[in-house]
Amino acid sequence: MNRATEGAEPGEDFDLGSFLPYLLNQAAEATSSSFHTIYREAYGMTRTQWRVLANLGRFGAMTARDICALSHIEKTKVSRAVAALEERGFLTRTPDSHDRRVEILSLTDAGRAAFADLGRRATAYGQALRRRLGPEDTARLERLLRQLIAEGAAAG
Amino acid sequence: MNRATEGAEPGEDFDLGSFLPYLLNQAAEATSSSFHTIYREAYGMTRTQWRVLANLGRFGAMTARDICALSHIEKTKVSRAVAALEERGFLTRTPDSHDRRVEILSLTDAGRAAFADLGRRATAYGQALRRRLGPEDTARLERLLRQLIAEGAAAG
DNA sequence: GCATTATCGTTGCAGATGCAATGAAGTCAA
DNA sequence: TTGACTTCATTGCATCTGCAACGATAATGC
Repeated sequence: MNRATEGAEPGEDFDLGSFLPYLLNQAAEATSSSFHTIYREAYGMTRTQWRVLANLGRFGAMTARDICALSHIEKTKVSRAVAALEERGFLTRTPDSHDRRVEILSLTDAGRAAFADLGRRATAYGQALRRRLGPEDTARLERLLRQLIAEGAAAG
Repeated sequence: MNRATEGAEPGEDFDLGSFLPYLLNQAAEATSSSFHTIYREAYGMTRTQWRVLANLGRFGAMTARDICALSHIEKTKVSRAVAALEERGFLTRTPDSHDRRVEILSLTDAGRAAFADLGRRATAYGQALRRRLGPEDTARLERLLRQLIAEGAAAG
């Protein structure tokens, strides 16, 4: 199967190693995986559950729709993560008097404690990453990632 | 864990919006999702299948183990993607005369055609992303992502 | 040689995910 | 009011995934 047959095949100029979605996925996986074991072993949480908890812990009570908009997590993932977190006693639902379609999601004491614990560990983990990159590169990386996130949402 | 110290909630200093794994996941998702629909609708491929195909198309025939090392995809994902790609006629397996545990994976004509087609579209898609960031920022981003990928593999 | 250990790839199984379809509630206009 | 349409959230189902366990082969040490 030697494709060394010179004859410039179409697509041969596609440089996978510089394909941004591919690099971003690898970097996301590389930086997420070791922290993943932390919340999995300590609280049996999935990545989605941790992210939902983190949004509620960081930004306070809100609806599932708000979490979707804020985090860009798909609504069915959010729905199931919320159900799991509720069942484990990490959050409660409160009806919204103005819109009976939605419920306000708030962390319980246990949820806040879990967020406090994981937040501390996440801060330490994130600082270790930042130290490896250095402050300037960290700031650049954050800016570029936010740009991609914002434009990605806009450009679909 | 009783940190009922009035105002200051525990973990409040954890800044989710600056947590690099979170930003990387969002950026990866934002930049991958629209291209995902392309290979899904055109070839019914999953993301893993596309990535395995892309590695074989870009770097030539190799074993499943090589794909794992190159792409940091887990071996069971690779194994199943290879099985699916083989069943759909995109690749073939050839025994390795020196190591009977492994098989050399090579793209078929159909596999190369699919890679050529998707490679063209990926190139166009990647260039659109680069144009939005500009050449300098694109180069910076690539460098930083490669750094995270390499160190993530080293540091766990 | 022989036993032990490591590597490659696959599979079983439980759980997570994506997508389409659904139900429930809100909005708007005639 | 009615009806058409939109939005929020959940669920059914098929598929994908992660992890541990396994069989087969290779490498290592005695």
